[in-house]
Amino acid sequence: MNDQSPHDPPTVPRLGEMGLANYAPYLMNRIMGRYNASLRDEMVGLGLSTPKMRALAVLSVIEAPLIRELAVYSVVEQSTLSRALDQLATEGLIRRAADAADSRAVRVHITPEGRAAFETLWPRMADSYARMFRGIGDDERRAFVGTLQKMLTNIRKHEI
Amino acid sequence: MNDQSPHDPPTVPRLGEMGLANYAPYLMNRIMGRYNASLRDEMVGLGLSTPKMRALAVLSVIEAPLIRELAVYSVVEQSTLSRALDQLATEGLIRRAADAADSRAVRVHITPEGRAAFETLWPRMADSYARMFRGIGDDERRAFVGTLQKMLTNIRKHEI
DNA sequence: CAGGGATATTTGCAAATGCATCTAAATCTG
DNA sequence: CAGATTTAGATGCATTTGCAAATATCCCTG
Repeated sequence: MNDQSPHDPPTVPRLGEMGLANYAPYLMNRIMGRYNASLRDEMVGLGLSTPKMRALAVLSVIEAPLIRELAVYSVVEQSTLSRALDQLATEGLIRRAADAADSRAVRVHITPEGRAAFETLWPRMADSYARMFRGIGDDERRAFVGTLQKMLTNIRKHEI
Repeated sequence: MNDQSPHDPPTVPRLGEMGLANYAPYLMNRIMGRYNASLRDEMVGLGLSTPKMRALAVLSVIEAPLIRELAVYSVVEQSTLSRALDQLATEGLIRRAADAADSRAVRVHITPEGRAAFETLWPRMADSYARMFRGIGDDERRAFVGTLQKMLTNIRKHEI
């Protein structure tokens, strides 16, 4: 079944040869699809959509980003994020503030209420995380994360 | 800053302590967000949405699955998939056929035209894949995929 | 420093999505 | 084996999404 003579340039392997179960993007989509769906199901009870949850999570870690930065970190379209921020602001979980240096730009601040909301949702995220890595040792996890970091560098468009 | 006395049970680590860049689900969402977006941009020219592209990819590898199985493999909601299959059928890329044993069930067959369509889009997927793993050796990639397989087993809901 | 892009964000609107529901068929239960 | 329950898939409908356009501001160039 090998139709390649010894000195041909390497051809693109076929998906069928590799098999779905060895194709990393497929596995990653499967895993994140389930991870995100199960998290989303838990969040509806708290009145949080995926964009809102992600924005809060990022804001718990990154101080007063611009909206376009927050969109990159949150992996949410900027227009979708803009509307999610409307809701979060109405609920008092974040606050928009004009940037000092650039009056077009808006920085997003998490409020104490927002931080408290994240504290209640974080354990659920941590549970999903723990479940995901069940039976996977520290060394293996560290190596895995190291590879992910390389991949993000390879694939990302923005410098952030 | 360590407020934990020596004999407390371990608490859940905080996202801020770990940092986004070490939090695997974050990295995986970032990576797949970009991977899927760039693939989607390439596919619009071919008249393929993400659900249609994924269904075709899975069908190139898995023979005549049930629609609900295809939904799991494709990581697409079943109702969304149902409509994507309508389009693919209209375009002659797939064919729905009643299951022999269960007349509620529908099996999805890829047509020769569908296979040809996948052959034209596969090189783009392969390019994205290659780019993603640029600078990552075979051993590291194999270890990475091995970890992904464990994670999928940990997190999946269905046996498939 | 005026004019022409470029950039940050919001918003209008059409398309896509997904939940809930519907129909049909299979399976279970007393 | 009749009726109740579950399962497969399609579809109505309200919500969400994301592209494109609008607005406001900034920056570069001559």
